[in-house]
Amino acid sequence: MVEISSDVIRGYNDTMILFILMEEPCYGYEISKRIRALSNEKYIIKETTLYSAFTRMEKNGYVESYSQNAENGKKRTYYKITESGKNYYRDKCLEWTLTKEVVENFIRRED
Amino acid sequence: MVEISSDVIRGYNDTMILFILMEEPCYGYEISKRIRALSNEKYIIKETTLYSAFTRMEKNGYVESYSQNAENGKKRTYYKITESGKNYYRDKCLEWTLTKEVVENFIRRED
DNA sequence: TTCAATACTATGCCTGTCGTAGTAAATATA
DNA sequence: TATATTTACTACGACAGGCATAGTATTGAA
Repeated sequence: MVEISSDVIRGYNDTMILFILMEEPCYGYEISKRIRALSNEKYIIKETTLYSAFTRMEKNGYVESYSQNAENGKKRTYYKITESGKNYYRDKCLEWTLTKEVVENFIRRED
Repeated sequence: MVEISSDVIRGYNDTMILFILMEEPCYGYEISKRIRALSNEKYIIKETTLYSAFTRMEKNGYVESYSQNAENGKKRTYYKITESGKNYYRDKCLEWTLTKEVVENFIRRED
């Protein structure tokens, strides 16, 4: 079974999270489920990776957090993307395109 | 200017090096020039990254090294890919395909 | 009532990348 | 002929993201 290595995905976890936050504010657990779904169950982000990404991105000004009680009464921390975060996300998308172009020159497909 | 971040390429430096070694044994300086050329000058691997990759890959059994004097009399360390290295390279190619599929679900192109 | 799901926080290790620095021979340039 | 550049590395240590492990606490299902 081929698995996604963390070295490859490193640096794109933030992008995945921001992609979801581009739609609407969201909280950790829900984001993790959406990433799993959007990747067709192929990628499951680790909890610690996710929450440390929040901390980092809030420090960098890419997201802002606020507490909100859910219907069930549980407390959740929601994250909202900032303008700076949106720019960062767009840059990462451009970077991805370039990276893909570069890496593909070194990949040999066996047919 | 969009640049390739080391976090993205992390874990694919080995693959790029092995791609070149799939053709024929080669040495550090030449490999670095070939990576630069094959990426259309878009990616320049750092010297320390390159040489530490050799050490790691030799330890993992993906490459073997031997000394050889060049025409100019300079001593060079050549690296040769092993069978295990070839398998590793093939696995990384499959992994790349999967990773690409996953990441692309989170990339929004602006047209 | 016990287990699974929800929703996190804390701590510290691991590993690849990279900055900085240094060595040394060969070749090009002035 | 002196100097700069290219070639061809080695050594060392810092950094940062990912992750394993562990723990807390509430809600809802079996």
